[in-house]
Order: sequence, then structure tokens, then C-alpha cells
Amino acid sequence: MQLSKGFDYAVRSMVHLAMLPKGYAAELKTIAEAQHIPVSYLAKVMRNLVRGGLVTSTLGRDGGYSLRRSPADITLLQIYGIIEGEMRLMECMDNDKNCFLFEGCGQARVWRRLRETVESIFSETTLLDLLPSPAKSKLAKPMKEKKYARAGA
Amino acid sequence: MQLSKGFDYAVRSMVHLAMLPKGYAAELKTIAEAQHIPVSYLAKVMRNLVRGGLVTSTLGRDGGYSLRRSPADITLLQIYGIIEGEMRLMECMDNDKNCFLFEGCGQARVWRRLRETVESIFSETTLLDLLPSPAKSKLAKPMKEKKYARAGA
DNA sequence: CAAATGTGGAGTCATTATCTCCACATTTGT
DNA sequence: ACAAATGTGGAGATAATGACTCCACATTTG
Repeated sequence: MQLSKGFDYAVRSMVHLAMLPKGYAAELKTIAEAQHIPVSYLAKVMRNLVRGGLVTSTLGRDGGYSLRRSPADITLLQIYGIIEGEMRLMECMDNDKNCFLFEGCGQARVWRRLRETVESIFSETTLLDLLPSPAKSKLAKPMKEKKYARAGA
Repeated sequence: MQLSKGFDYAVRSMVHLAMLPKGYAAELKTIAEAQHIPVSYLAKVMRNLVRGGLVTSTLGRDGGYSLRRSPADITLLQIYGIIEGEMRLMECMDNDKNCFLFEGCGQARVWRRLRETVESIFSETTLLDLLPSPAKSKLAKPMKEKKYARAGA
């Protein structure tokens, strides 16, 4: 019962991006340093987020990552789905894999309820909810990052 | 985000014990076979449950395991605690391990809420809630197991 | 064309979950 | 007393997967 680092990294990076001023992008290296994430591993995570449609990447000089949608429109569940796939709390709960008890299993109910509850929390939580409280955070001010070459012009 | 087999095995074994008639015990081998659990691994799991105080073991001929308390008084959270220890959804949430963000972390709130929610479900769910629905289950009838040598006499 | 970025994916390393084994302690029936 | 049947303890092997690295390559911009 533990969330993976990959998911943690993804969430923190998305929050990082959410704090950029409109039209700015953050480089891989910058995110990795700011968030204390191994850069080569983060590269892989970011690729997935790009593929998953949550993040845009820009190549070449002054490239980097930025959110594709507004922070209020990105939920933890979406991030989770991209990084981990379908949530499966118990091996036996796979759709294609039936446990030997079939109908008589009294536990399935509970695992299902648990999954639904977790998914519900994840789907209710957006990046906006995850921004650090401005008063306390060192990261409260929008970060200075490179602006899009195009977007800014 | 996945529950371990050890926990699954523990729960299933406890449910197995919960279905025994009063005063009966189930042997390691019997539980392992009925629940499709590797016997040598289950041995370790059961030891923990005994140590944890949820299960009694009887040695020697006609020995075995039985619940120490009524099924209605045993919760998933107790089992979880014995098998897994404190619930920790995120590495950074360890009490002694502070993340570099300290106060400014907007995520901690959510992970905390998530943990509390899960723990709440676990603490509300007792073995009684996990018994298979009698109509559907092959295991509905109390299982035939060896009776205590003492209790029966 | 060169420099700066991200991309792809194979492959390594580390950690942990899962499982095995065996000598031993305890109890009971004979 | 002793043999058989049980659980106990802990070391340790194995398997699975999570975490991470590397490098050649594609794309963009000055």
C-alpha cells in the first residue's frame, strides 16, 4: 500500500509546471534540480506525461515542458492513470483474472469500495489543490523560467 | 498502490478461522490448501498474527490456529498493522523523514487525507463483514476441522 | 551547421516481496 | 518414556519490480 516514486515525481513536476507564469516552460534539468529528482529518471516520467497528453514539450533551444491544460483541469487520477495505469489494489481484482472463490468472496466488495474511494479522492484533487500555501512556501512566487520563443513574441 | 500478498493471505486465513465452529482450530496445512497459499509462507504469516495477538496457536497433535476474539472485534486495520506496520503511502510522509519542502508542501495534505480515509475504511471493516455471502459460497457451511482436545471434552 | 533541447528504449542496479528450509520446542497418544 | 504431530524461529534463496542510467538520435533555433 504505497505510492510509487514515479507517481510522486510526476505530481511534483506537474505542480512545478503549474507554478510557472503563463507562456513559460521549464527545462528537464531545472525541474529535476528544483524537485530533487534524478534527471535521467525524470526524463522518462516526463515522456509519459507528454504521451499521456497532460504536458507539452518543446524541442531545441529554449525548449522545455509546460502544462497542456489549466491546473484546475488536471486531476491526480489522470496523472495516476498515465504513470501506473488502472488502479489494482489486489492482484485478484484484475478483470481477466478470477480468484478461485468467484462469487463467494466477501473481500472483493471491500477492495472495490476502497479503490472507488481512493479514485474518488484522486479525481477530486486537481493541481490547483496541490499548490503550496503561498505564505509558507519558498516556491510561492512564480518561478523564473525560460519563456517560449514563440509564445512570447 | 497495491496491497501485498502477505496481507491478502492474512485476511483470507483470518476469514477461514472465522468460519470455524466455536471451539475448533484449523491446521496450517489445511488453511494453506483451502486458501491456495504456499504453506511455508503462510507459516510465517500466521506466526505474525499469533505474535500480534489476533490468533491463538495450539501445539502438538490436534493443534492449529483459532481466533482470539470474535470476528466482529477484529478489524482489517489491526491485521494490516500486524502485517505491514504503520501505513505510509509516501516515503516522504515518515515522521522522522522530512521532505525538503517542509511547510510549503501542498501535497502532504492530500496524502494524509488519503491515508486517513483508507485507515477509516480498514478500521470499520471487521472479519464479520468479510464472510462470504452464504447463498453463493461453497464455504458457507462451517468447515470441518479438528476440535480442541481440551475445549471439546 | 552547431548547440540545446527532448525522445526512445535497452539495459543495469537495488530493493523488497515472496517463498523455502531445517533444526527445534511443545503437546498428546500409546 | 517416546514417537508423531503440530507450530516456531530465523537465515537465506529467488523472483519481481521499482528505480535509475546511458547513449544514439530527432528536432528546433541562432
